[in-house]
Amino acid sequence: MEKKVLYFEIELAARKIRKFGQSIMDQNNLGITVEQWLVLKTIHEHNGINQSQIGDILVKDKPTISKMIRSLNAKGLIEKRRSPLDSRASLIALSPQGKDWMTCLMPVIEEIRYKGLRGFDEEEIRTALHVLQKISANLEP
Amino acid sequence: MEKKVLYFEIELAARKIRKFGQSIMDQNNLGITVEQWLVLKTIHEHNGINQSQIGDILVKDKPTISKMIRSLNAKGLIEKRRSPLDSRASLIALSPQGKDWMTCLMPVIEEIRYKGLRGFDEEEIRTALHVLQKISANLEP
DNA sequence: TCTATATAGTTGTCTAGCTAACTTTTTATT
DNA sequence: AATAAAAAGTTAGCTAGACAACTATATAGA
Repeated sequence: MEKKVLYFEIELAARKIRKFGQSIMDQNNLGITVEQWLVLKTIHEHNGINQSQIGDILVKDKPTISKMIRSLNAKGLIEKRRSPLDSRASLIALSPQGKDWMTCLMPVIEEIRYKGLRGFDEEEIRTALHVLQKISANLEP
Repeated sequence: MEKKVLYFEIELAARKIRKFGQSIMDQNNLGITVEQWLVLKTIHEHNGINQSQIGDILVKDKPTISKMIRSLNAKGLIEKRRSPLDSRASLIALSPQGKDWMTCLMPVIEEIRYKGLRGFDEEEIRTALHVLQKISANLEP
Protein backbone atom coordinates (compact mmCIF):
# COMPACT_ATOMS: atom_id res chain seq x y z
CA MET A 1 0.00 0.00 0.00
CA GLU A 2 1.60 3.20 -1.22
CA LYS A 3 -0.72 5.28 0.91
CA LYS A 4 1.00 4.52 4.16
CA VAL A 5 4.22 6.13 3.02
CA LEU A 6 2.37 9.41 3.09
CA TYR A 7 2.45 9.63 6.88
CA PHE A 8 6.15 9.01 6.80
CA GLU A 9 6.75 11.66 4.15
CA ILE A 10 4.64 14.22 5.98
CA GLU A 11 6.57 13.73 9.17
CA LEU A 12 9.85 13.76 7.33
CA ALA A 13 9.06 16.93 5.39
CA ALA A 14 7.96 18.61 8.61
CA ARG A 15 11.30 17.79 10.21
CA LYS A 16 13.25 19.00 7.19
CA ILE A 17 11.29 22.24 7.09
CA ARG A 18 12.03 22.89 10.72
CA LYS A 19 15.67 21.98 10.42
CA PHE A 20 16.17 24.15 7.37
CA GLY A 21 14.40 27.04 9.03
CA GLN A 22 16.58 26.69 12.08
CA SER A 23 19.70 26.76 9.93
CA ILE A 24 18.58 30.15 8.56
CA MET A 25 18.08 31.47 12.08
CA ASP A 26 21.51 30.24 13.07
CA GLN A 27 23.25 31.61 9.98
CA ASN A 28 21.84 35.04 10.71
CA ASN A 29 22.79 34.77 14.38
CA LEU A 30 19.27 35.55 15.48
CA GLY A 31 19.56 33.50 18.62
CA ILE A 32 15.97 32.29 18.35
CA THR A 33 14.25 29.17 17.06
CA VAL A 34 12.08 28.94 13.96
CA GLU A 35 9.00 28.52 16.10
CA GLN A 36 9.87 31.67 18.00
CA TRP A 37 10.29 33.41 14.65
CA LEU A 38 6.76 32.41 13.74
CA VAL A 39 5.48 33.78 17.02
CA LEU A 40 7.28 37.07 16.38
CA LYS A 41 5.77 37.20 12.91
CA THR A 42 2.31 36.62 14.34
CA ILE A 43 2.77 39.43 16.83
CA HIS A 44 4.08 41.66 14.05
CA GLU A 45 0.93 41.04 12.04
CA HIS A 46 -1.42 41.37 15.02
CA ASN A 47 -0.23 44.09 17.33
CA GLY A 48 -1.56 43.83 20.87
CA ILE A 49 -2.55 40.20 20.45
CA ASN A 50 -2.82 37.93 23.48
CA GLN A 51 -1.34 34.47 24.00
CA SER A 52 -4.54 32.54 23.42
CA GLN A 53 -4.99 34.24 20.09
CA ILE A 54 -1.42 33.43 19.09
CA GLY A 55 -2.15 29.84 20.01
CA ASP A 56 -5.29 29.88 17.89
CA ILE A 57 -3.44 31.23 14.87
CA LEU A 58 -0.45 28.89 15.14
CA VAL A 59 -2.53 25.95 16.43
CA LYS A 60 -0.34 25.42 19.45
CA ASP A 61 -1.40 24.92 23.04
CA LYS A 62 -1.18 27.40 25.86
CA PRO A 63 1.87 26.02 27.68
CA THR A 64 3.85 26.02 24.45
CA ILE A 65 3.00 29.65 23.71
CA SER A 66 3.58 30.61 27.33
CA LYS A 67 7.12 29.31 27.27
CA MET A 68 7.98 30.85 23.93
CA ILE A 69 6.61 34.20 25.03
CA ARG A 70 8.72 34.07 28.16
CA SER A 71 11.78 33.29 26.10
CA LEU A 72 11.13 36.07 23.58
CA ASN A 73 10.50 38.47 26.44
CA ALA A 74 13.79 37.52 28.08
CA LYS A 75 15.51 38.25 24.77
CA GLY A 76 13.97 41.73 24.69
CA LEU A 77 12.15 41.14 21.43
CA ILE A 78 8.63 41.69 22.74
CA GLU A 79 6.79 43.72 25.34
CA LYS A 80 4.15 42.19 27.51
CA ARG A 81 1.47 44.07 29.43
CA ARG A 82 -1.80 43.26 31.13
CA SER A 83 -4.84 43.95 29.06
CA PRO A 84 -6.84 46.81 30.59
CA LEU A 85 -10.04 45.22 29.29
CA ASP A 86 -9.44 41.72 30.61
CA SER A 87 -6.99 41.37 33.42
CA ARG A 88 -6.51 37.68 32.77
CA ALA A 89 -5.18 38.38 29.33
CA SER A 90 -1.86 39.82 28.26
CA LEU A 91 -1.29 42.33 25.53
CA ILE A 92 1.74 41.56 23.49
CA ALA A 93 3.64 43.77 21.07
CA LEU A 94 7.06 43.84 19.48
CA SER A 95 9.78 45.78 21.24
CA PRO A 96 11.75 48.32 19.17
CA GLN A 97 14.37 45.67 18.49
CA GLY A 98 11.68 43.16 17.58
CA LYS A 99 10.20 45.71 15.18
CA ASP A 100 13.58 46.31 13.59
CA TRP A 101 14.11 42.58 13.08
CA MET A 102 10.76 42.14 11.49
CA THR A 103 10.94 45.06 9.09
CA CYS A 104 14.55 44.39 8.08
CA LEU A 105 14.79 40.63 8.17
CA MET A 106 11.35 39.28 7.51
CA PRO A 107 11.31 39.57 3.72
CA VAL A 108 14.79 38.07 3.40
CA ILE A 109 14.24 35.25 5.84
CA GLU A 110 10.83 34.36 4.49
CA GLU A 111 12.24 34.25 0.98
CA ILE A 112 14.95 31.78 1.98
CA ARG A 113 12.72 29.81 4.26
CA TYR A 114 10.34 28.96 1.46
CA LYS A 115 13.11 27.72 -0.77
CA GLY A 116 11.61 24.25 -0.51
CA LEU A 117 8.58 25.38 -2.47
CA ARG A 118 10.37 26.27 -5.68
CA GLY A 119 9.40 24.63 -8.93
CA PHE A 120 5.83 23.57 -8.29
CA ASP A 121 2.65 23.95 -10.31
CA GLU A 122 -0.24 25.73 -8.68
CA GLU A 123 -2.28 22.60 -9.26
CA GLU A 124 0.15 20.34 -7.40
CA ILE A 125 0.22 22.69 -4.45
CA ARG A 126 -3.55 22.82 -4.36
CA THR A 127 -3.86 19.05 -4.39
CA ALA A 128 -1.22 18.63 -1.69
CA LEU A 129 -2.94 21.24 0.46
CA HIS A 130 -6.27 19.51 0.04
CA VAL A 131 -4.82 16.14 1.02
CA LEU A 132 -3.11 17.55 4.09
CA GLN A 133 -6.15 19.42 5.26
CA LYS A 134 -8.34 16.37 4.79
CA ILE A 135 -5.93 14.21 6.77
CA SER A 136 -5.95 16.74 9.59
CA ALA A 137 -9.73 16.81 9.49
CA ASN A 138 -9.99 13.02 9.42
CA LEU A 139 -7.85 12.77 12.53
CA GLU A 140 -9.82 15.35 14.45
CA PRO A 141 -11.13 13.75 17.67
CA MET B 1 0.72 33.53 -1.83
CA GLU B 2 -1.15 30.29 -1.22
CA LYS B 3 2.07 28.31 -1.37
CA LYS B 4 3.33 29.36 2.03
CA VAL B 5 0.36 27.80 3.78
CA LEU B 6 1.76 24.45 2.70
CA TYR B 7 4.53 24.51 5.29
CA PHE B 8 1.98 25.25 7.94
CA GLU B 9 -0.31 22.45 6.83
CA ILE B 10 2.54 19.95 6.68
CA GLU B 11 3.62 20.74 10.20
CA LEU B 12 0.05 20.71 11.41
CA ALA B 13 -0.76 17.37 9.78
CA ALA B 14 2.42 15.88 11.22
CA ARG B 15 1.37 16.92 14.70
CA LYS B 16 -2.14 15.55 14.24
CA ILE B 17 -0.79 12.26 12.94
CA ARG B 18 1.47 11.90 15.95
CA LYS B 19 -1.23 12.90 18.39
CA PHE B 20 -3.75 10.52 16.91
CA GLY B 21 -1.22 7.70 16.88
CA GLN B 22 -0.43 8.34 20.51
CA SER B 23 -4.11 8.19 21.42
CA ILE B 24 -4.24 4.68 19.91
CA MET B 25 -1.24 3.61 21.97
CA ASP B 26 -2.84 5.02 25.09
CA GLN B 27 -6.25 3.46 24.45
CA ASN B 28 -4.61 0.06 24.11
CA ASN B 29 -2.57 0.63 27.25
CA LEU B 30 0.64 -0.15 25.42
CA GLY B 31 2.72 2.15 27.56
CA ILE B 32 4.86 3.24 24.64
CA THR B 33 4.94 6.19 22.28
CA VAL B 34 4.06 6.12 18.59
CA GLU B 35 7.70 6.62 17.68
CA GLN B 36 8.64 3.65 19.82
CA TRP B 37 5.94 1.67 18.04
CA LEU B 38 7.58 2.52 14.72
CA VAL B 39 10.93 1.36 16.04
CA LEU B 40 9.38 -1.92 17.18
CA LYS B 41 7.80 -2.34 13.76
CA THR B 42 11.14 -1.74 12.09
CA ILE B 43 12.81 -4.35 14.29
CA HIS B 44 9.96 -6.75 13.58
CA GLU B 45 10.53 -6.37 9.86
CA HIS B 46 14.34 -6.52 10.11
CA ASN B 47 15.36 -9.02 12.72
CA GLY B 48 18.89 -8.53 14.06
CA ILE B 49 19.09 -4.97 12.79
CA ASN B 50 21.44 -2.47 14.43
CA GLN B 51 20.70 1.05 15.63
CA SER B 52 22.31 2.83 12.72
CA GLN B 53 20.20 0.87 10.30
CA ILE B 54 17.06 1.70 12.24
CA GLY B 55 18.09 5.32 12.04
CA ASP B 56 18.59 5.03 8.29
CA ILE B 57 15.17 3.50 7.79
CA LEU B 58 13.29 5.92 10.01
CA VAL B 59 15.51 8.89 9.10
CA LYS B 60 16.29 9.72 12.68
CA ASP B 61 19.65 10.46 14.23
CA LYS B 62 21.69 8.22 16.48
CA PRO B 63 20.95 9.82 19.85
CA THR B 64 17.22 9.63 19.18
CA ILE B 65 17.38 5.94 18.34
CA SER B 66 19.72 5.28 21.24
CA LYS B 67 17.25 6.66 23.75
CA MET B 68 14.27 4.88 22.26
CA ILE B 69 16.14 1.58 22.22
CA ARG B 70 17.06 2.00 25.85
CA SER B 71 13.45 2.71 26.72
CA LEU B 72 12.13 -0.29 24.75
CA ASN B 73 14.77 -2.46 26.36
CA ALA B 74 13.75 -1.32 29.82
CA LYS B 75 10.18 -2.25 28.96
CA GLY B 76 11.27 -5.75 28.00
CA LEU B 77 10.04 -5.46 24.44
CA ILE B 78 13.38 -6.00 22.73
CA GLU B 79 16.62 -7.87 23.21
CA LYS B 80 19.94 -6.22 22.58
CA ARG B 81 23.22 -8.05 21.98
CA ARG B 82 26.64 -7.17 20.65
CA SER B 83 27.17 -8.08 17.05
CA PRO B 84 29.75 -10.87 16.77
CA LEU B 85 30.86 -9.48 13.41
CA ASP B 86 31.31 -5.87 14.48
CA SER B 87 31.75 -5.24 18.17
CA ARG B 88 30.82 -1.59 17.82
CA ALA B 89 27.38 -2.51 16.58
CA SER B 90 24.43 -3.95 18.43
CA LEU B 91 22.12 -6.65 17.23
CA ILE B 92 18.54 -5.98 18.08
CA ALA B 93 15.57 -8.32 18.05
CA LEU B 94 12.10 -8.44 19.54
CA SER B 95 11.65 -10.17 22.88
CA PRO B 96 8.92 -12.81 23.16
CA GLN B 97 6.56 -10.15 24.45
CA GLY B 98 7.57 -7.79 21.67
CA LYS B 99 6.88 -10.54 19.15
CA ASP B 100 3.46 -11.17 20.65
CA TRP B 101 2.58 -7.52 20.44
CA MET B 102 3.63 -7.27 16.87
CA THR B 103 1.84 -10.35 15.62
CA CYS B 104 -1.35 -9.68 17.60
CA LEU B 105 -1.61 -5.91 17.59
CA MET B 106 0.15 -4.70 14.48
CA PRO B 107 -2.63 -5.31 11.96
CA VAL B 108 -5.26 -3.74 14.22
CA ILE B 109 -3.20 -0.75 15.25
CA GLU B 110 -1.94 -0.04 11.77
CA GLU B 111 -5.50 -0.16 10.46
CA ILE B 112 -6.68 2.43 12.98
CA ARG B 113 -3.57 4.54 12.70
CA TYR B 114 -4.11 5.10 9.00
CA LYS B 115 -7.68 6.24 9.49
CA GLY B 116 -6.60 9.68 8.31
CA LEU B 117 -6.00 8.31 4.82
CA ARG B 118 -9.56 7.24 4.08
CA GLY B 119 -11.37 8.58 1.07
CA PHE B 120 -8.55 9.59 -1.23
CA ASP B 121 -7.92 8.95 -4.91
CA GLU B 122 -4.72 7.20 -5.85
CA GLU B 123 -3.90 10.22 -7.97
CA GLU B 124 -4.21 12.68 -5.11
CA ILE B 125 -1.99 10.54 -2.93
CA ARG B 126 0.61 10.32 -5.67
CA THR B 127 0.67 14.06 -6.19
CA ALA B 128 0.89 14.77 -2.47
CA LEU B 129 3.72 12.27 -2.12
CA HIS B 130 5.57 13.86 -5.00
CA VAL B 131 5.24 17.34 -3.53
CA LEU B 132 6.42 16.23 -0.10
CA GLN B 133 9.39 14.34 -1.45
CA LYS B 134 10.39 17.27 -3.62
CA ILE B 135 10.19 19.65 -0.68
CA SER B 136 12.38 17.34 1.37
CA ALA B 137 14.82 17.13 -1.52
CA ASN B 138 14.83 20.90 -2.04
CA LEU B 139 15.71 21.44 1.60
CA GLU B 140 18.54 18.95 1.60
CA PRO B 141 21.73 20.76 2.63
C1' DT C 1 -26.60 37.92 44.13
C1' DC C 2 -24.46 33.65 44.53
C1' DT C 3 -22.58 29.94 42.33
C1' DA C 4 -20.97 27.31 38.50
C1' DT C 5 -18.50 27.33 34.47
C1' DA C 6 -15.46 29.10 31.08
C1' DT C 7 -11.25 31.49 29.84
C1' DA C 8 -6.12 33.35 30.21
C1' DG C 9 -2.04 32.02 31.72
C1' DT C 10 1.69 29.41 34.46
C1' DT C 11 4.27 25.44 36.20
C1' DG C 12 5.93 20.74 36.14
C1' DT C 13 6.84 16.38 33.88
C1' DC C 14 7.82 13.65 30.05
C1' DT C 15 9.43 12.36 25.14
C1' DA C 16 11.23 13.45 20.36
C1' DG C 17 14.67 15.49 18.01
C1' DC C 18 18.69 18.26 17.27
C1' DT C 19 23.71 19.52 18.26
C1' DA C 20 28.13 18.72 20.14
C1' DA C 21 31.43 16.08 22.41
C1' DC C 22 32.95 11.76 23.64
C1' DT C 23 34.50 6.40 23.62
C1' DT C 24 35.34 2.31 21.22
C1' DT C 25 36.09 -0.37 17.30
C1' DT C 26 36.85 -0.80 12.38
C1' DT C 27 38.70 0.44 7.98
C1' DA C 28 41.95 3.08 4.93
C1' DT C 29 46.30 5.24 4.01
C1' DT C 30 50.90 5.74 3.96
C1' DA D 1 52.85 -1.87 11.06
C1' DA D 2 51.54 2.63 12.46
C1' DT D 3 48.57 6.23 12.02
C1' DA D 4 44.55 8.65 10.31
C1' DA D 5 39.82 8.62 9.25
C1' DA D 6 35.29 6.66 9.54
C1' DA D 7 31.53 4.38 11.84
C1' DA D 8 28.51 2.59 16.05
C1' DG D 9 26.82 4.13 20.26
C1' DT D 10 26.37 6.98 24.38
C1' DT D 11 25.82 11.15 27.17
C1' DA D 12 24.53 15.84 28.09
C1' DG D 13 22.05 20.08 27.10
C1' DC D 14 18.49 22.44 24.81
C1' DT D 15 13.55 23.49 22.73
C1' DA D 16 8.88 22.07 21.00
C1' DG D 17 4.99 19.94 22.15
C1' DA D 18 1.76 17.21 24.79
C1' DC D 19 -0.77 16.50 29.24
C1' DA D 20 -2.27 17.49 33.96
C1' DA D 21 -2.91 20.40 37.61
C1' DC D 22 -3.04 24.83 39.14
C1' DT D 23 -4.29 30.25 39.95
C1' DA D 24 -6.90 34.12 38.81
C1' DT D 25 -10.33 36.59 36.42
C1' DA D 26 -14.79 36.83 33.68
C1' DT D 27 -19.17 35.36 32.37
C1' DA D 28 -23.68 32.72 32.68
C1' DG D 29 -27.43 30.76 34.96
C1' DA D 30 -30.31 29.84 39.03
